[in-house]
Amino acid sequence: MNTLSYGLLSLLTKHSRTGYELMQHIQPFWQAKHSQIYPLLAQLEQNGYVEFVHVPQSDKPDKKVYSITEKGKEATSLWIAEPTDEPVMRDELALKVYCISLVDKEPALKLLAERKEYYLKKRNRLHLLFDKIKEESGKPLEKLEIHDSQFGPYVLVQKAMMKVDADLSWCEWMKKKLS
Amino acid sequence: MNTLSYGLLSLLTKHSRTGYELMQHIQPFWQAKHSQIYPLLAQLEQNGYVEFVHVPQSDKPDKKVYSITEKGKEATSLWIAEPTDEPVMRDELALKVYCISLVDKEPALKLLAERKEYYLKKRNRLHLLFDKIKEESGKPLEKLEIHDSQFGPYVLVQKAMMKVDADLSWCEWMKKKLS
DNA sequence: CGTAGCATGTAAGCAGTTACATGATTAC
DNA sequence: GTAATCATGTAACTGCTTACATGCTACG
Repeated sequence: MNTLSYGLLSLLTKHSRTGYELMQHIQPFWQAKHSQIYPLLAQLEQNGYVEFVHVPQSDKPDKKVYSITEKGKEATSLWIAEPTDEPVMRDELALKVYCISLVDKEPALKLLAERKEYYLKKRNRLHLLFDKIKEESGKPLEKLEIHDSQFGPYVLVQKAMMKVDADLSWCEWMKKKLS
Repeated sequence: MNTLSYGLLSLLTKHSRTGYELMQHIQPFWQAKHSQIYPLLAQLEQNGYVEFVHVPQSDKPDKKVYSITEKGKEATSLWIAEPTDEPVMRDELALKVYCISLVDKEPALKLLAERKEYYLKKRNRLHLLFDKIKEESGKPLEKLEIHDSQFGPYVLVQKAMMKVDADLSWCEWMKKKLS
């Protein structure tokens, strides 16, 4: 059981999903390709943490809808209390910025503008997630409390939002520094 | 040539360092173990991007001091202008937070307190980096400009600092939410 | 007397990416 | 027509972590 496996179980505690949906929903918080997720799901199923039903579709390809089992829920609760790995951050831009004095202002500004656009897109996606959570919970976000099912998703998106805002502020700060 | 290899070259544009020092200095921005760095350095040396001198020491183990070559500097400049990989973020805490409604307030607060301590330590280390940069440049940080050697390190530490401050703010926000 | 820091390296294994493989539908 | 979305899977490869290996000095 690696971290991503627990991450998949974590998503499945809210409701059943296909491997494809899991891949999409874990993206903002843990980048994983389908080629990593499908084998892990098969493994989770073999160990009794999840189960699936085969759903044939006519217009789209057939799908497997996975649900978490009791055993899976127990394992997930235990995992939360276990020591947490430190976050891992790998940002090529950071490595480039270290030796930015090698280039002139124009290429440096280009680098920044590209990254700013990436953060703005990410920010938009997070806003959509806020909207979805509001819909699903039927409450204003501020009213959500720990045992509400949507509390976790809400505070997680808030975490991502605060971080992306910090990143955008840095981009603005840098732009001023460079001009 | 992978991203970490360019990262090592990036550090070597400032001054010569040993593999051990490279490992320590790249830590805050790209987590890499010595077992990954040493083979990459050997490879960079074989391809003429870096060279080293063997420095015998009596009290400590002998060391290899690596310097970047002209070829290495050229490659590094070209790399900056190439498309930049999107940042990768893997935070187990984020996955746990998603299903935090499974547990009670106490374990949730414990999780948060542990992470807050981690961020505070990181923040202290970044402050030390600011001090080092100030010393090395001999200027107030705000006076640094793009072609100053210490401009890159300065704005990079600023980036990390703004991010860690956002993370700490989230921890505080969460603590209020949970009490 | 044990632990941390300095300093380098290799080997085995796990995690993650890229590429291969298929195939229908919808939107531009 | 060509790209994107839905949907699953495997194979080969690269990247990264953990463990093995050595050995001296300084600190508590």
